[in-house]
Amino acid sequence: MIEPLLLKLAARDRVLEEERQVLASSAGRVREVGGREDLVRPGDRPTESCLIVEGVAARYRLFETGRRQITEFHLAGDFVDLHSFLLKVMDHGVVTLSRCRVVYVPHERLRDITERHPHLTRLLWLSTLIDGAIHREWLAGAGRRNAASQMAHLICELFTRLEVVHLTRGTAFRFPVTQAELGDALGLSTVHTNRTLQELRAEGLITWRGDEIKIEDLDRLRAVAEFDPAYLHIYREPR
Amino acid sequence: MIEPLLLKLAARDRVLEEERQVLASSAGRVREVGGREDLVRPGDRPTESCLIVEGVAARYRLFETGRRQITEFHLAGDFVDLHSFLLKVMDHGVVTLSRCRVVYVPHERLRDITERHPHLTRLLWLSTLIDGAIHREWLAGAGRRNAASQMAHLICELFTRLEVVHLTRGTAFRFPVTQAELGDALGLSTVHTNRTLQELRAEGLITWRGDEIKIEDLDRLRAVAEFDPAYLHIYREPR
DNA sequence: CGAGGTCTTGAAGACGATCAACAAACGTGG
DNA sequence: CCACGTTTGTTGATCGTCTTCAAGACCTCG
Repeated sequence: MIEPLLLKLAARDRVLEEERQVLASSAGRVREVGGREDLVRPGDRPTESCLIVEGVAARYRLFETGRRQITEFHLAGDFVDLHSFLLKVMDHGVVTLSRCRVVYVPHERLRDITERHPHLTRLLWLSTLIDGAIHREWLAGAGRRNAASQMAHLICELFTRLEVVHLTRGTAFRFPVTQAELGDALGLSTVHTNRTLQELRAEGLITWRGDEIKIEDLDRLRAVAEFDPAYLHIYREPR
Repeated sequence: MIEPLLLKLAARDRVLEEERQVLASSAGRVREVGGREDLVRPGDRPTESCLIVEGVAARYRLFETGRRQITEFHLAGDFVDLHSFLLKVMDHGVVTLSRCRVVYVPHERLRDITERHPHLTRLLWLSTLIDGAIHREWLAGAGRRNAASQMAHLICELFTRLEVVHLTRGTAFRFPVTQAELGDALGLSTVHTNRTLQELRAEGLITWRGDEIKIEDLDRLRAVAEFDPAYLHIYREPR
């Protein structure tokens, strides 16, 4: 059940068999969630953290005017609200974008891990640091990239992250979001999101039909995006 | 030396005397750094983490074109590159904006803390989670707020964070950055940064002379910013 | 087959960028 | 303590990117 998480962690450091057991035995109830359902809402005080096994979700912040900014996309293996274990009160929400299978890990079990498994604790901490690095990268994009470059960057990021959990086929992958949701992530209007997508398609960089994104020219897409995967910290090293 | 850090942590949870000792004894060399000097550069592999005791610094990401995006301002008490302890290779830089006094904590000492002081580990982890929350809030602003609202939000945030470390006088505080740097943080051009500042001044919301920001109407500034301090998680609670 | 959601297109307008020039403040050396 | 050079702040004009509004095409699913 927690294999995708193990793949993610193992891409950054060795994970001992004992640690795998600890994680596996920490997993509590499993739930199948439909698309567009809240996993956690702003203001919630969860007593368990939610791990995505399958599907796509988004972390978002809502404004009074109804505008929404998605601050991160979450994929299989992402411990989406590990944060709530220490932050206690959610300052943002997490919503599923597609049907998802999620596992809940009670906060008590996470606490046990911090008390008894320092190395595993560091790995979980690391995974939240990588979320932070992703936020920084998006922030840099929002402030200093144009729409096409930002979109290209997002596609490169998704591809790289999905590779880690073995969810790519060649340079193609499934990514079930609407253009409106994509716009909420890039800080663009739906109309401009659509036009930007067309631009990338016209350039022969990608195709995007239904749920399926195919990168047609990875090198040029990376160049347009100024994509450097360093911020994802995908290298095995003692942590 | 590490009092500002203790103030920050103590605003979120009780910090035991023993834990204070551990932190204090982890502090290594102290350094006085001038303004506009790099504390860490992208690509660095630090063996110690840097804590700001006094002054202002900025976390930034550089683009090939020379553009820069500041992703967070760092104040007294901020453990600016605690991240490097687990990320290992820096994916961004940290530069001082004013003269700073900084303390270095060797990674070995941080590792010891994770091995022997679970609660203190959780507090340090928490402080990096709050950095992440700040990133999300900025990202939401960059995507969905206009320039004036973003600027107002930043001022509210700085005020709130500086209160925690006792660096405000009434609604005024020192914040030594140029408008160009401010623009790099908000994702605006220098010219537009200037005009936006004038707008806030003309509205009677703030005055900003030299290094000194004074909030003239906190309620209205908060309203313009849609500022809700929840994301800073300033409440004492067992973590 | 119809209805709601999603995608696409056009036109007008706003917000912020860029370019250029000048004023004010600051710091440094004489 | 003043003179001068450099950095920072300010203003005006023009241009481009992205938003907003509106409407129509397409698609999917009951």
